[in-house]
This record gives sequence, C-alpha cells and structure tokens, in this order.
Amino acid sequence: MKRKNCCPIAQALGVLGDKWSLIVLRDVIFGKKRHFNDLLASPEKISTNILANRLKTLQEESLLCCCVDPENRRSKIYTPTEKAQDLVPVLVELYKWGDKYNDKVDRVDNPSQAGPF
Amino acid sequence: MKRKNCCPIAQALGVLGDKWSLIVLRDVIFGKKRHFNDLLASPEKISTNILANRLKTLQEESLLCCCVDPENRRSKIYTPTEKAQDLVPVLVELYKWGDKYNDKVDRVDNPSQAGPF
DNA sequence: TAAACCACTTGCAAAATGCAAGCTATCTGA
DNA sequence: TCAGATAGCTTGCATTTTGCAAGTGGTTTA
Repeated sequence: MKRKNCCPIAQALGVLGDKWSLIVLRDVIFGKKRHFNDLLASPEKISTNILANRLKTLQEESLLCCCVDPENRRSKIYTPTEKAQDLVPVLVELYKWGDKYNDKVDRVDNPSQAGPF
Repeated sequence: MKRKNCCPIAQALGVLGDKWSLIVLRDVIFGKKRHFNDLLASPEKISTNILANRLKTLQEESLLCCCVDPENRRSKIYTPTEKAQDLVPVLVELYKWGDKYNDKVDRVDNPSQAGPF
C-alpha cells in the first residue's frame, strides 16, 4: 500500500508495513544472506512465491539490488542499498522492544540453541 | 501472525507487522487520539471494521487499554500502555527514515498545510 | 421523543498470503 | 555427454486479510 503525501511514519509503513519485508531485510542486513535459498531457509518459513514477490518490490523501492553471481551464473546475489542500511536503527529498536516484551521461553530454557534469528 | 520462540524482530513484527497497527498506535501515542471516531478520521482512512479489529487485538496484546468515558457513557477511551509507550523509539526511527527517503512533494510545495500526520 | 451520535457489526468483494507442484537455465559428476 | 542436482523462480488454487458500504443498538441532545 503506497501512501504518498502523508506522515513519514505512514510513508515508511507503505513500503515496510507487511508481514515479510522487514524479515527479508533483517536477513539481508544482519544475517548477510545473499541468495534466494538462504532467505528461504529462515525460521519464519516464507514461501517461495512471497519471497520472489518481496525481492521484486524491495528492488522497485531501491532497498535491494540484484546481480548475477559471477562465479555461478545460475545464482543471484541480493545486496542491501544504503536506503536499506538506514533501516538498521528501526530494526534495532524493534529488536529491543521484541526482546523486552515477547515471550522467549525456549531461549531462556536453552540459550545454547538460541541464535539471534 | 504470532511468531513465538524466534528472533525478537520477528516477534515484534508478529504483533506490529501489518498495515494498520502502527498507524493506530502512532495516533494514540503522538496524536493523543482517544476515541474511535478520532482514529477513524486520520488521513490514512482506515475502515471501521479494520479499526475495530485492530483495537481489539491491540488490547489483547496489552498495547491499549479501554474504558468507558465517565462523562459520556456512549464513548470509549483508548489509552496506550507502557508497552505501547516503549514503541516510541521504533516510531521515531520509522519517522526519520520515512522523512529521509519518501517523496514529500506536497509538504515541500506547501509546508503550511503539512501537519505531522 | 425524534434526531443525531458513537462505537461498532455484517455482508460481500478484492487483495494478500500460504502451500504444493512444476518449470527453466545452469552446473556437476560419472 | 548426459542424467541428475541445484538455484531461482512461476503457476494454480485455497485460505486469510483487507476494503467498502450499509446497518445496528445503546446514549445523548434538541
């Protein structure tokens, strides 16, 4: 949902306000994931059609760029743009809030199993 | 989409990762809006059924509390909890990002018309 | 006491998401 | 060289979420 000519929060949410965009960006920015299958393997279990669609819209929004892997031409490399890197503070604040308020029983019970994502 | 036992960002997005929750919270937290009709009047034009549903889920998530207006018994007052107030940094970072990157032609052309929301 | 008001609810259409299967181009190993 | 694996999708279809318009029930105002 594009929201033009309105408050910056609503504009940001017009791009990011769905279930998957910020998950994909988290993996690309913090998880350093670069390939379709890496992103597909995240614990949140995005499905292939949604991931393909999100990679497309994130490129259209200049948040990701895509090139063919020169060492393996069947593989594509997705990298975050500066515009995406500038979302780090948003992701950090979301992380802090999520960490403070959401139940993390498994992580407390068995911290050794708990990766950040 | 509830996401348990996963990364804090995904947990936060399980509650907030939709088109409307953060808009409603923005209005309650920054806009000091307290009534159904106030929230309905925001420029993003949420519809009544979605707003009613979001107010319900935000209460279930302990982000809003609701009481009957003692001065007008047909009116309800929605107020943000501390958990919601702790989203201020998230909203601020979203605001900064949205302000930096999204087109704001009308606001530049005619700043006098531009309220924050 | 009729009209307006407030906070919804309902019905239905459209869009987004989720799942499984399939498809094309590339690469790898025998 | 060629069968099978791999990477990145696309397609079809079911389910869920969102969007719009109209209606409802209790409360208040004129």
